[in-house]
Amino acid sequence: MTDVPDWNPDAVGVAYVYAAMAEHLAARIAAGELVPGAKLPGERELGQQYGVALGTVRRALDVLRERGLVQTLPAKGTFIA
Amino acid sequence: MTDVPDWNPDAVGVAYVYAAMAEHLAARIAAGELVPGAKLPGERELGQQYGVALGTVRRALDVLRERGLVQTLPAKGTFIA
DNA sequence: TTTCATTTGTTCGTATGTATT
DNA sequence: CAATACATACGAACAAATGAA
Repeated sequence: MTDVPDWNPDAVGVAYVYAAMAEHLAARIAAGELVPGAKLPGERELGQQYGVALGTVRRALDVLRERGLVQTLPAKGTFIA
Repeated sequence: MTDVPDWNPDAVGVAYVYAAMAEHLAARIAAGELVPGAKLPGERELGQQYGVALGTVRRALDVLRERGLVQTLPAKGTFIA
């Protein structure tokens, strides 16, 4: 099991930034880098780290939430499921 | 005074979606379904309800704004005038 | 109780790219 | 070529909830 490659929104074949971001986070979860119960950085902080806007972060998290990979609690944060 | 017919962007004689949407909203206001002071759903939510894109919603609202039927406040919403 | 910082939630404003007519 | 329409994306501001001081 290797580490998840660094984030690169310009990778070939990437259709949308939010989808690529969701995949990247999903890979980090699958790789065990992000463990159940762990709290992700805030949405705006995540946006800084990934170099994307708030709306894009939220879309990516929407995807992960639908997959049951994360859970978001208002005013608390988003946690690995 | 009957209710405003359901929204149908495919109606005969409709030139443009944004114009038809503006007419539909104007009819709802005229019918009293939307009363002065009432807040419309957000632009994106309106887009969902009408099955149109954000740009189309904004064009429709532009028409109503020019007619003085609605007023839009940044980061607040659009309200019936 | 009040205040404050943190975080998610919501909304308008704007820009870009693609497809269609 | 121009206008319409769609989807994505970034930015900015405001609002509400939570918890700690």
